[in-house]
Amino acid sequence: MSNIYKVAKLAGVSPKTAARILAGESQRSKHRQAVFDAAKELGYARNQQAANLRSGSTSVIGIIVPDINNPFYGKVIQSMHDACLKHGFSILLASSFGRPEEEARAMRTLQSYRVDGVMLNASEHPVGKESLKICRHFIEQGKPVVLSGEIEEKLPGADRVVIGNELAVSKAVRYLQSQGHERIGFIGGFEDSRAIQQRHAGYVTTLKECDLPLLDEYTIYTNGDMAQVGSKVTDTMLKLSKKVRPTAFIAGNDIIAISALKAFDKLSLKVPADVAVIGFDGIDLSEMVTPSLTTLRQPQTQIASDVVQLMVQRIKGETTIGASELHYEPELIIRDST
Amino acid sequence: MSNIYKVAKLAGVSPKTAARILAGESQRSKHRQAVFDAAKELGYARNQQAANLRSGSTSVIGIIVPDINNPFYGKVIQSMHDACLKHGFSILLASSFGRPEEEARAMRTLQSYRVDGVMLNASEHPVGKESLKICRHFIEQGKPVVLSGEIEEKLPGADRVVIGNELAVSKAVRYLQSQGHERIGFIGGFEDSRAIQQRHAGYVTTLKECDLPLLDEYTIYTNGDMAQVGSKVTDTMLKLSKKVRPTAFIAGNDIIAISALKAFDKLSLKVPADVAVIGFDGIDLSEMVTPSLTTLRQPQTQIASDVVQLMVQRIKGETTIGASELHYEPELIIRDST
DNA sequence: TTGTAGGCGTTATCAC
DNA sequence: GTGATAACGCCTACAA
Repeated sequence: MSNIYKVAKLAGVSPKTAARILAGESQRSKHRQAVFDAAKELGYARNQQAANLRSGSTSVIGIIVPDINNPFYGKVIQSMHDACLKHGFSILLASSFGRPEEEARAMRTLQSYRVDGVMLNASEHPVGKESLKICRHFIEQGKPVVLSGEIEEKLPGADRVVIGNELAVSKAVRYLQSQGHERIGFIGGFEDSRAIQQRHAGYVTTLKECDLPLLDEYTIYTNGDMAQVGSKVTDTMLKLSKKVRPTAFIAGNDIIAISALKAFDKLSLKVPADVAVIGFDGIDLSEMVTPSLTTLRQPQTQIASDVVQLMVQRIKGETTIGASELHYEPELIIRDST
Repeated sequence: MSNIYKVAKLAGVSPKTAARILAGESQRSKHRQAVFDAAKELGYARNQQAANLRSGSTSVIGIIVPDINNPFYGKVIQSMHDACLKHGFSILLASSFGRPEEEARAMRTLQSYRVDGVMLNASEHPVGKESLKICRHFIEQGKPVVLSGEIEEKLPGADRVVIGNELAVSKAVRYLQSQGHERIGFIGGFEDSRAIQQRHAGYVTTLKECDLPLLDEYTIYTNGDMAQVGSKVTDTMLKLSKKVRPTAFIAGNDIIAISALKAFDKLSLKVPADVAVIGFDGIDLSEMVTPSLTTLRQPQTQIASDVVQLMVQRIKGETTIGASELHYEPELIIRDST
């Protein structure tokens, strides 16, 4: 592999001169063309790791998500990727698989690559003890940490992204009530996700506030996969008599909502005539399913753009504002499933 | 940030001894515990960039995909990520946005990080000239390059993933014919993607072989987004009389197929009674839409696992077999949309 | 504008 | 098993 010395030698200048020209510092050096020619000739590409090692920063932001395969996180990753690109940063991606020990492994990887900042999406479980420790290391070194999701211990110095999960679901419940629904169910789905639990809390609270019936049977939880959503929903609907069964459901996320649509179709229940469904997240496909899904859309692109901007400002020392909370309220997008 | 010297000093050994113990080389050194304690005490994390710089390898595999947001590539990324993890590798992700110039930028990024190998997903367009050049650099250095998708010039030394696009669509056409369909359409959708063009070629060839009618109007192309699929499909169906319009469509991918389902629903056409639909890719959601989608499933997990295994073997020098082609035939999954 | 010296943190080499 | 020394490729500091 060629390095700056070979380029400099071929161009007949000192390494430093070559480096400066290639870094775009000396705009009108007389050796400019010679250096570029030499670099091209040798197929030179800067060794970013060596540069990082020397300069002490990487221009890389680490991102941890619970599940790369969920289209919602796909959007998160894409949005972060695009936002980083605009600021000349790259992303290093790692998955926590929604498990604390894998999260810790992922954090260690980011740490060993000395990323300049970390965006930790931890909406499925509270941030693990070891991850938390590594986060503190980052913060001590002045490296920004942005946390999206639940946390049990305090993490001073970390920025937070806060999604108004409870309020959003509250909006959904009230909307359903305004449409004449009284018996409203909640489909939690997946893995005791904290985000989904918050959404459930919003559901419970609002039902009480609105004097709507709150039965245990109205909440469906599964700890399995998408297929299980279908069977649990089916069980619930068959178990309850027509007069008691919910006429509307709020789902913990869009994937769960789409699975529920399928279950209702199999039961020959028409959506929204027999039963209404509201999802959460606003993934692209929520618009394309049939019927299109009413959902609580999270402003993913906006969030990513804000988060990256904040991180980059901190990294460059352009801001020293203390840890901030970025609040976002999901928007109720009304479509054909209600 | 602490380094190996500080750890060594605290443990009372030489840097090399500490390094060896932390790298897991000296299993029964008497200083083992002391070194681990010191590392923990100081919150030591190896600087991977320095290690890479010295050792000349990174244990990172670079992945380029056209569109992170498409659930199909989400699955690709996840599968590659998981497979890499098993072999102790990390991934560096970059998006080509389906454009040659962005692909080149992405390749330069991977190159500057000295990744040990590259998996280039280029199914949307042929690999760009500059990317190709960088690929050659990788190959010259003995770094494996795996190409999935189209390529115009030869790239000696690169492994290839070849999906039997034509054959797969051929299977789909013949299956539709066996179900009594004669007028079969093709919905290309997106961006002149090469993969979709191959699938279209399979469609054209097989229609001819089966003596089925092949009209220009039966092929729908858009160069826009998902929404455009819907409007073009609607146009086509309204333009053609009932006796001429297709009774079945093959879509270029599942996302397009799902968009088409939506369009048919809006037209009050029942799927599959009035019109059948077959997708391509087999994304998870294809099973959850209503009606569930008959599709040609690509064995993503298998492909990723094979690709990573091959790359890791090459990187470790465990194989010197010449460039190979990994062939995969999509499987026709019959569901409710046909 | 240009060049020289040195060090970032690690591992390879070669001695013991 | 252990330790001193050099080197990976680059950039910062400083000097010219």
